[in-house]
Amino acid sequence: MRYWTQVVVATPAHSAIAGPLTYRSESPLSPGTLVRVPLGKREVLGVVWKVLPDSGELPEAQTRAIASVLGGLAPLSETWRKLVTFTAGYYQRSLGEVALAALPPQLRELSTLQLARRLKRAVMDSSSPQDTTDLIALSADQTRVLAEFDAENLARQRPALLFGATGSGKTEVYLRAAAQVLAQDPSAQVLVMVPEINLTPQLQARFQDRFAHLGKERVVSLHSGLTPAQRLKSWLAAHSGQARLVLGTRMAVLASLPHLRLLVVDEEHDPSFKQQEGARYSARDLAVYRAKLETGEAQHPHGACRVLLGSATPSLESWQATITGRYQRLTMSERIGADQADGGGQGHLPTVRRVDMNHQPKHCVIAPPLLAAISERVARGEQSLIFLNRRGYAPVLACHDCDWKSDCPHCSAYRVFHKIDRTLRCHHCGFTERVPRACPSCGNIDIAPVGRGTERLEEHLSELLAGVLRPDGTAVRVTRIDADTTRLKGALESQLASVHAGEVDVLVGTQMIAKGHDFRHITLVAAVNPDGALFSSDFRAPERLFSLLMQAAGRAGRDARRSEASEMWVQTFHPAHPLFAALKAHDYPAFAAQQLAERQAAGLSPFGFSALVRAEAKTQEVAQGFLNAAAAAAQTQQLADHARVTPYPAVPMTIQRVANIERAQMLIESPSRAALQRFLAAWQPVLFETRKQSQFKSLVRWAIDVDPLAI
DNA sequence: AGCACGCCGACT
DNA sequence: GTCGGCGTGCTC
Repeated sequence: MRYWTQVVVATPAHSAIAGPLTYRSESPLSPGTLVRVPLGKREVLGVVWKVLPDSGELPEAQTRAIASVLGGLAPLSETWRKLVTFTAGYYQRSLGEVALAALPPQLRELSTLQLARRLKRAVMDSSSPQDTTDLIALSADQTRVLAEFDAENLARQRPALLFGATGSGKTEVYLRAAAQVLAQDPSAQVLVMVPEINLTPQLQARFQDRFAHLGKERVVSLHSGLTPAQRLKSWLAAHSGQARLVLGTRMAVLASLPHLRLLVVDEEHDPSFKQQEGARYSARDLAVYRAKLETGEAQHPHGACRVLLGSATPSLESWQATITGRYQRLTMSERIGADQADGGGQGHLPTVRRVDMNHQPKHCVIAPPLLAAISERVARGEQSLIFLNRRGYAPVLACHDCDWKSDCPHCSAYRVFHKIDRTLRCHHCGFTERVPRACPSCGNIDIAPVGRGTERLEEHLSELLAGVLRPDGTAVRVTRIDADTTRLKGALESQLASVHAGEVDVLVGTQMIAKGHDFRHITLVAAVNPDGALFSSDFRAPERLFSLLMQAAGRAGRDARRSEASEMWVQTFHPAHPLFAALKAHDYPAFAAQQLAERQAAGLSPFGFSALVRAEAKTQEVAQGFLNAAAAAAQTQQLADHARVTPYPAVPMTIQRVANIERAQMLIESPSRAALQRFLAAWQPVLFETRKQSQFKSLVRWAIDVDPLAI
């Protein structure tokens, strides 16, 4: 008997191969089996999708035989294949691209023999059955929230959103929920996703520590920071069911987890859960979908697969879902003192102070009252954290005589002045040059930095605080943490360690220090210039700013003994803005209500749905022309649901040229997610056809971004 | 994406 | 006369 076997292989969305390819096999292979197949002149990894008996319809010459089967590996489950199918369909990518991207890269290179050797090496560990972890007592909030989560388990099994302030103990809730699932069912697996694993080594240690009794091979991590060999090892552990708990970044949502029973998405609002290249999926949204899929598909003896999202400032999409009742809302309002183990009392949220910059000296960077507050902290031996979301010394260098500015020759952006190595660096294409001695345009020596980045702020603060002494009479120490100071491996860790050790009084940095780091001795946090996001054309900018400021505020006063005196300072020209009012009251629900009202009125997410089509070409005309022509063709051809979607004219992207490539985008809106989906699916072939037209020859690439984060 | 084939400039 | 530039085109 001969079988026609449909196999998916890694082919990008814009290649002519969209669906599975048909190969011959002598035996019927189960769907989900990993195989190596000839493709052109090479041999590639593929996944068996479907097997048909010999129908005689396909000419022998058109099919080739499957080269080998990766034995020893269980086929990927039907649930996994359904998840991949959904992801490919929803985000408008090919099946093969999504399926193969979900597998560890090393699996593609390994021969069948090498894999067999690798599998043999993975020895089973012995797990001690006894859980001997000493558990600290839960707060009343934590106990109640876990009970609510459990009660839901018996009833409707909706996704749950854990809404709790920084320091309210969300992590402990995740740990307990995971522990319960793992204890109930000896084969159950739990997936915990975090935005960036590098920023959360503490979390990793905490999970590994708590579940140490399961055996050390049972808790694995899965993220891009791993070496290819480590990643393969973790993936195999997850796929075989040996790993009981997987801690990972967004990529982990597509891992093979045959006994998945609980998905946790920590900091679910974080933009990094949205993949920004290739298949642009939202790992948070897929987590919710996957939980539903796993519940429906598997025959779990212990019930459903649950999903638990958590955040102090949830995404407005998730928050709205708790208002309509689609998600269960679990609220924790009290803040636990960071020293809860010592029986410490409840921590306090910092007092928020708005500095009205309209009433401060002209052009001052740090308002006098803020400077005084920082000085006081230094004198008391306390630490301050100063935020500025712009690295480098100055965002632009300009000539006073002519109108020369430090443009990047390859991008439509300014090159940023980095004083430390006297370079002008483009943050978009990386083009770097030495700072010119004189204006390249008119020869004037008087070229000066305009505006301020973290580097300049650090310098400025050192000058302003020069006379201030620490309690032991030594001079103040100002330091900076941003992408530039942490470029080297381990630099971030060592810099953080020096902050923890109290070797720093004033820490200047970008948003990278707002996330997750548990600074104990910081009693003042200041945002120097957050106004930019208030009137941004990006409708999600206020949401991101609020979240960032709340997170920053959470850095202050984690130590209960000092928390009462801790403060969050915000310098703004718009002190009455509702965003800052909500921040002052630590009132996320009020902020969300105001934002949701605006979005509902404008038909924006979560009340409307959108997709962006981006095009890149040598010229702006070709990029825009391609998009407009494809949209016009959709109209002419009366595509599915074209009447229920609104395509806007193509426009240049905010940074319209990067590395000498012109970029344009087209926004597609619809009040219906399903209508938008059907339209995009029907439109994809039209985009293909349009690209073939000779006037669009110079088009470099195009891609669809469904549910884009920024517009 | 790879990896071909395929036609035009500077080297042994 | 060949080596090689990267422009189109296909992969079951």
